[in-house]
Amino acid sequence: MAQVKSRIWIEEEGAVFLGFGRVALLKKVAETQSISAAAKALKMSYKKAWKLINAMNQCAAQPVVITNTGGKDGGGSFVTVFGHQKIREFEELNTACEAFLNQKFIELQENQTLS
Amino acid sequence: MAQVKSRIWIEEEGAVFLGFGRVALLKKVAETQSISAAAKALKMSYKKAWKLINAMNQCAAQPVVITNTGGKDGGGSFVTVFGHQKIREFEELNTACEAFLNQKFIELQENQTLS
DNA sequence: ATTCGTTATATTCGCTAAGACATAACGCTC
DNA sequence: GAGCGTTATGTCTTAGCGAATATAACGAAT
Repeated sequence: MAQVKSRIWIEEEGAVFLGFGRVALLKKVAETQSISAAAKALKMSYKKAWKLINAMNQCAAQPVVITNTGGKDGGGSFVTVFGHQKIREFEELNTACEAFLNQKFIELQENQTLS
Repeated sequence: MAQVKSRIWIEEEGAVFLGFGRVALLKKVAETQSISAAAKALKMSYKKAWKLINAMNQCAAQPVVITNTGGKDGGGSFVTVFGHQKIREFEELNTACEAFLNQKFIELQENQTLS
């Protein structure tokens, strides 16, 4: 059975801002309040997670994650309101895209069998 | 300025059948009537081109490219009617997807400034 | 001041995927 | 049958990316 797949991402000034992995990471950070915990949960290295978050913070108008280093539990991180907004935006766009594609794909195949 | 980007591809039984590079390759093969010429034009190795075409032929119900080895000019290849159909199908799906995404993205940003 | 867990960052290592290279087969032409 | 250009396929090397490792900084708590 044939099916369409897709990947979408959002660019800011030509640089990747949000993509699949990044959104998943953001959500885990929001959940765990920690970059290292999120990285562990997603089975990626802390460094990779940090790089991704840093890249996002760099190219967005406002930071999506704010970090606190040192302190009570060694620090921690949280997703900003702006970040949460972007997550929602991305997911809405993505689900809409997938629905659209599946619909369009079915239409195409129907037209084909008619011809 | 922010913008959405996307990549779509079509799978057959879980294996990638058509994607961006593959469609570009198919079009070049149709144009040049040769795998090696198409590969050269797209600056990829003959082997890579051959592998891609082989993969497409394997997972599709019908072959998308038919090859002739040996003969007058050493052989050659051409894209089948089925192949041309799939190219059109993919491109239609892709342009529709891009248009949809851009539209949806603009809507999202408008809603955001209102809130 | 020492300990602790986290953020922050450089460096080294290993593996895989891509490319380069090599070779064979094929069949028409001459 | 020799030559040619293309398809077909194996091997070997290389380059780039991610993982692992190492280390520093930070600041609250005790």
